[in-house]
Amino acid sequence: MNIYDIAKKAGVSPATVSRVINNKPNISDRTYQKVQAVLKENNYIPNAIARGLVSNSMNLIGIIVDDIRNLYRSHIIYELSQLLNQHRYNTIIFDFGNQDNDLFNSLQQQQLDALIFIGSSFSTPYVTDYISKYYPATPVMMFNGLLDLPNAYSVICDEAAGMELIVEHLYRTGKKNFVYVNYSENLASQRKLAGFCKKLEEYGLAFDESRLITTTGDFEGGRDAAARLLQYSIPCDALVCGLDLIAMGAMYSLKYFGYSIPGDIAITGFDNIIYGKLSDPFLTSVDSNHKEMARVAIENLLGALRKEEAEKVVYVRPFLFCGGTS
Amino acid sequence: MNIYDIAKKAGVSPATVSRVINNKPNISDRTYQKVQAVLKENNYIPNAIARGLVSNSMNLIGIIVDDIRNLYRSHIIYELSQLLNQHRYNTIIFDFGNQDNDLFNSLQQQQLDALIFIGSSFSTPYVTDYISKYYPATPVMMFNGLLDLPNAYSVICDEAAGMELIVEHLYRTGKKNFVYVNYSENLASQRKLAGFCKKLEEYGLAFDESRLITTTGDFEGGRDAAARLLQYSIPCDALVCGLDLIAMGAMYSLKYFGYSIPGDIAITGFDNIIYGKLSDPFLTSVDSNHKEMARVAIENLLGALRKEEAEKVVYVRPFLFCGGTS
DNA sequence: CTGAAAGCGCTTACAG
DNA sequence: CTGAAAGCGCTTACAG
Repeated sequence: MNIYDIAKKAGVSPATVSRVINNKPNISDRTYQKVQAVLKENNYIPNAIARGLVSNSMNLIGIIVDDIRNLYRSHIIYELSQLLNQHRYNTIIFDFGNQDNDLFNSLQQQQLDALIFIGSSFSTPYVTDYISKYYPATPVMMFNGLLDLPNAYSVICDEAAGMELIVEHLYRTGKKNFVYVNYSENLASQRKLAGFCKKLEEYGLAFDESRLITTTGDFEGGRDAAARLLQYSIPCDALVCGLDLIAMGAMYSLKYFGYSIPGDIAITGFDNIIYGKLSDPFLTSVDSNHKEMARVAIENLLGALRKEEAEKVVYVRPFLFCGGTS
Repeated sequence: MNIYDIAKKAGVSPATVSRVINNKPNISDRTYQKVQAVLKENNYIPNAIARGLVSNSMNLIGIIVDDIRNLYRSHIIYELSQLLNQHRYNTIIFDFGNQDNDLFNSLQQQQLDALIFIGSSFSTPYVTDYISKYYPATPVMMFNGLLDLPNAYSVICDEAAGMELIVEHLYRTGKKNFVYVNYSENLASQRKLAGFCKKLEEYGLAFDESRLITTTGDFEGGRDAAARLLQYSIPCDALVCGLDLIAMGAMYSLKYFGYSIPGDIAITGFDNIIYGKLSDPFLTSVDSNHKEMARVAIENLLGALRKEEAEKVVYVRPFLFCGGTS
């Protein structure tokens, strides 16, 4: 059932049917009613591909992500999708978690109006080359990443500022012996550590390698960090963790060994996601303000799609979520 | 830059360019090389919409879900997407979490080869009507749901069997006083409760309303359940929870009040997701075997797409994950 | 207010 | 082995 069939049944031309479907002006009421009736009667839905061919757009935006199962990332995707939906865009998710699927081959199967990359893992020369070669005119939004290309835009969480908020807060509550738990060497964690160090220096507090614990970015990593903290008897009254999950693991172990939180040791996380709510009191954390980040990202991306000038790189300030673990 | 431009530059017809792009046989090596060179030189990518119009498919499958931020659901989506990718399908996610976006309007913007609904919340007369009206010939897979339509297929976790495994396991460890924590009235939770009751009866164990606690399906709900358990002094040595998150909350509170787990009270969850790993020992739970469910779902959906006979409703047996809380 | 015709960018029989 | 032509299902100037 296509537009010609409808036209025939209604006794009009396909052009007229098209006008009715798209609510174009200058249709006689009589014709309009007649066509509408035939449309309903046949449960007609216009072929989206044919429409897309004319407008050269499927109203589709690709979101490229490393692993959608990560809670923080699924929250970001949710926000981005909802905002795009409000502007009549659909989103197609390319999950690059599994290395053996060819992301770029997959991309080429669709005609995408714009691309959104989530996470700094896509800020690579390979991606830069690929985009400049095959998508030189497609607006690209790097969410928490950078890409040095005329068609690329960024919205980035200012993690350093977030860590400064944490240190400031802990310092004001009288904490002096800071230990930092790191989990990766990616850009985000580097920014976090940098903010942490900067603020410590500002307060004239000591920090060296002996106060830096590096582990995995999960609950186990937190337990591991706590174990090493105790094993090496590192003096510590404030344990600053790079991720909520790490903080939860560390807290779990420290409580087990009889430490009072935050009395003996204050603990903080980063991201302020649900993991930090699986305790009483809640975990003190930095909220990256991902809703605001998503809002800015979509606003700028839509601007770029309308060929307007948009800010190339925006840093969004996170805020402190003050739980009871500090 | 379209296929005509390439054809002109290569001095051949568009048909020949098309043959090269699609690796069709019967091309002279000379022509092939010449066209390939022009293709590379211009970083040509065929227009996916135009291709789609010919084949009447964008190789796109729509996944409709209530809220992608839910950890269990994001895991399911991950599995489904990866499997579909292997078969050259892309997936577009329609998140119906926000009621004020019009799901079905959104659907019609794309030409979808198949639809996958995740969760029993889509097993409604409204969806049935809509599908039978507008997508009578599109294969529809209900993941953990049912839809009585000739083009609809189901893969469902046999939650009742899962709960039976739990009860059997607890009974064998000597537990006698079972309390059940429910969280919803949806089909899945009904099946869970039914399995629980059935097995209890089989063992001749008592169960009545006084041993059923209904609360919310989150960590707070678990804490609430524990509080009520203590407040009403319900005799209990086995607390069976409908979800992992509930179990974690209950465990948190019971530990706080000095109960030994599983010595005094055994605790079990359902879904076997990461929440249950945020403790030591891990939470005993039922693994719905979502990987296997996804495998079967995609296998049957692909079968339906190839117009083969496929099983209409498949129940997948979950298995017990035996942690240390039981 | 309405219709005939061209065009969107491909692919695919068909003919040679 | 290659090309001319038709067709996929719409929309959109253009003409009337």
